[in-house]
Amino acid sequence: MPKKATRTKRERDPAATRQRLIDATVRLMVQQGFSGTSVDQICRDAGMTKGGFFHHFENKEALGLAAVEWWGRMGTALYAEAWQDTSLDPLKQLHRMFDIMAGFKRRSDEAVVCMVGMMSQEMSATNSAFQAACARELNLWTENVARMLTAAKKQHQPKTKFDPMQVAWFLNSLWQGSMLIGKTCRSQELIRHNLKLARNYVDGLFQAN
Amino acid sequence: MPKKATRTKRERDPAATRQRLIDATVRLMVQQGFSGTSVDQICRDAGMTKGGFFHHFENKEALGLAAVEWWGRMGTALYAEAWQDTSLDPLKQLHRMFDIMAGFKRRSDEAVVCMVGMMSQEMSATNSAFQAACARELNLWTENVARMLTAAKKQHQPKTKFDPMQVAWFLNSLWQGSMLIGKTCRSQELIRHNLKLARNYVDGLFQAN
DNA sequence: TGATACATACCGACCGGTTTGTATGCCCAA
DNA sequence: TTGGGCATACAAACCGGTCGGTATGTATCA
Repeated sequence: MPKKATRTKRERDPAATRQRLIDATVRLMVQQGFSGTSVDQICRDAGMTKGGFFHHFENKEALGLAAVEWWGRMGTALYAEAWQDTSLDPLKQLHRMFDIMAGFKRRSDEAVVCMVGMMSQEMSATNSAFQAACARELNLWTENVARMLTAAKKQHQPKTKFDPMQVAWFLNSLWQGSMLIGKTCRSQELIRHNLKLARNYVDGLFQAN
Repeated sequence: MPKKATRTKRERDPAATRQRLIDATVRLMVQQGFSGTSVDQICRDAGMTKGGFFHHFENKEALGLAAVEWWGRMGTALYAEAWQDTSLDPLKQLHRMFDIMAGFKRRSDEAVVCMVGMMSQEMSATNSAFQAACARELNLWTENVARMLTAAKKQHQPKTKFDPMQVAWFLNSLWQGSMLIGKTCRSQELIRHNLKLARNYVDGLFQAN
């Protein structure tokens, strides 16, 4: 009997391995930041060794950038339900987005955080690659919100003049700041309140219908 | 001949030395974060050696906490003009505060940043001393703003019901997020716009007079 | 078909340099 | 002369990154 073909098959799946490294990176860096997380630690967490790691990524920075990019893609996917349903009244789209954001709370002991916001604070002043990557993600979010606001202006009477892009940046800033403070003050209630006020603010831009 | 009454001396001034260390820490950590800044670097920047440093501070963490505290005191002093002039209409106090915030822009190549916000993002998930210190500073700001909002409610007809504390947290979040995004997107214009919208928001809470 | 050659995935020891922190002693003011 | 302010020298751990090697999959061709 010839050797069984493919016994047990040693899980040789580079794409999955790469993703495991990214997952571990996100998990750790969202807690400890970039400088606070070592490559050894990431490897341990991903069940991988340093040698293997450097086969997949040129250096630690490349991994960090990949993690930021992945975070952005994941975020976009989470918002997709609200952003992409163009059949919906744009104001309702925004409402749904706020609901999604309010639902981000995970286990009660875990803060709602944004890796992009964290990397922004830690890295963007000294590392222009991170700065650019984070700026790209922040822009993406803002442009989506601005698009909905612009659409809303066409369907509803704005109560006063406003620039959708400016308001979108306003909301993005509020959101990033909410997560920052919510984490530090250990209050997810704060985030909910801020989201409620933001929702009222957006509604207040338009005539009551 | 007794020694000349000590002049030219080698500036033996421990309080000033300590402050030099704190100044250097703020300068560096506001750029590179806590983990990204080494004690050696701080000592070099402060014109001091490691031995001297550890005479003044128990460890790096203690220095970081002292720097956060100092940042808070400095901030409070900067806002004092707006916060402490109780003869002023509280709404005018808030306006003056927004003006102060808008004036924080330094040289055009330097972003407006907040050390408390940065340390919040980097440290508060893993280091409870930092978390507590940052939370304290954030609370202080919020309470001052809430105080003015409460006073404003008494002197002006609020257009709708609102909780001063909630609105104050809203404004604090917006402010922290504005600095975060302003830094990463390299736009101080964004901060100005956000402050203008915030000002309008606050004004909108009250009846036009 | 199956031997050979090569490419890819991964391992783990190791390197030079940097990190925080300590041990110790000099110097100057009171 | 004594003690606090500061410098020098050093320790021990840790860092990002390299390197030689091995295991595994795939293309090639007799």
